Amino acid sequence: MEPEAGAGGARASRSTRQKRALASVMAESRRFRSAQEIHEALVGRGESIGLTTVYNQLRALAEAGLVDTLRAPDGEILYRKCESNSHHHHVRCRSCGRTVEVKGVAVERWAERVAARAGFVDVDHTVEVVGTCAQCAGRHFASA
Amino acid sequence: MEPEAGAGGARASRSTRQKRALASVMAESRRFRSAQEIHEALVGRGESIGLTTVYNQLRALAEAGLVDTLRAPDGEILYRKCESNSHHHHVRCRSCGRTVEVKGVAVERWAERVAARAGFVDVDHTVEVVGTCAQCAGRHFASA
DNA sequence: CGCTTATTGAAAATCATTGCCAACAGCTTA
DNA sequence: TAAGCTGTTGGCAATGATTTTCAATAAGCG
Repeated sequence: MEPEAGAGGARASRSTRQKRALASVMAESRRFRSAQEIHEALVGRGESIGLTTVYNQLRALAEAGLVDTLRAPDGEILYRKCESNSHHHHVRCRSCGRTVEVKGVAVERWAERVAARAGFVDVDHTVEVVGTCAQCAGRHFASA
Repeated sequence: MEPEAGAGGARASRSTRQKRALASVMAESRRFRSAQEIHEALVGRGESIGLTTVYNQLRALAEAGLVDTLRAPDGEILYRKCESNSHHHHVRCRSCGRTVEVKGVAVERWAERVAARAGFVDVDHTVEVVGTCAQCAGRHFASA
């Protein structure tokens, strides 16, 4: 259920210790992490927070568009704080997981164009670019 | 483990009733289906085949690049027979699930470019375009 | 302060997918 | 055609992320 503004007025969202802690931990890292990892980070920092709460909040934040989500190859959902409000995509290192945000005006237009050509409207898209970052590539050469 | 061509020679892949049935069912539809749906189709057609086998084979086919895979929003893996060997992407209708294959030379280049700019090598990418197809859009207007 | 209700979170439930492994069946060779 | 080797099958248990349940807790309001 979505909190809807009924006759009685919009229900307020409450500020809790857990929400604040989560927001804080999310702000600390630029990398995509699983709910479990985020929970561990919270606990390791001394916070007392349930895994369920982390899941609930992350989902809520994702629905609100405040965090980006991503599917790991094994299906896990990865979360990361969204820094820019504008539409963007990610380039992720398959080795170390580091991600870089990139603008993609070109893809936006491409997606719009091919979809329109196929008769689709109200188009949305998902783009994921994975590669090996410079550092990892170098490390790889050294050991190979 | 991958079947590797060792000193004893490459191990042959055997043609079984199940593999043939699966291939046949996969060839029947152009739409992405879950392993469970595919299994149901097989059973409903009178074939006797285990769900585990369907999973195994689909995974093998996917790894061999003979079927395209896709993640449903809820994490399920969807499979579809790959028709063209060349790299391509999909435009999918969020309402009826119909998919259209599109070439994407423009995106390929874009992905390569932005990744390279960020210092990444050995770049790969995933693109998903979703929209509402002409038919569904029309139906929507009619009922709204 | 007291009340309403959003939020929390432990535990159980869900469910797609994988692991296990003994029985089975292609294919090859005798 | 028969025997053997080994790829394949498939029922069932295991895995593990995510969701649901729901009673206890606590934020924010008057």
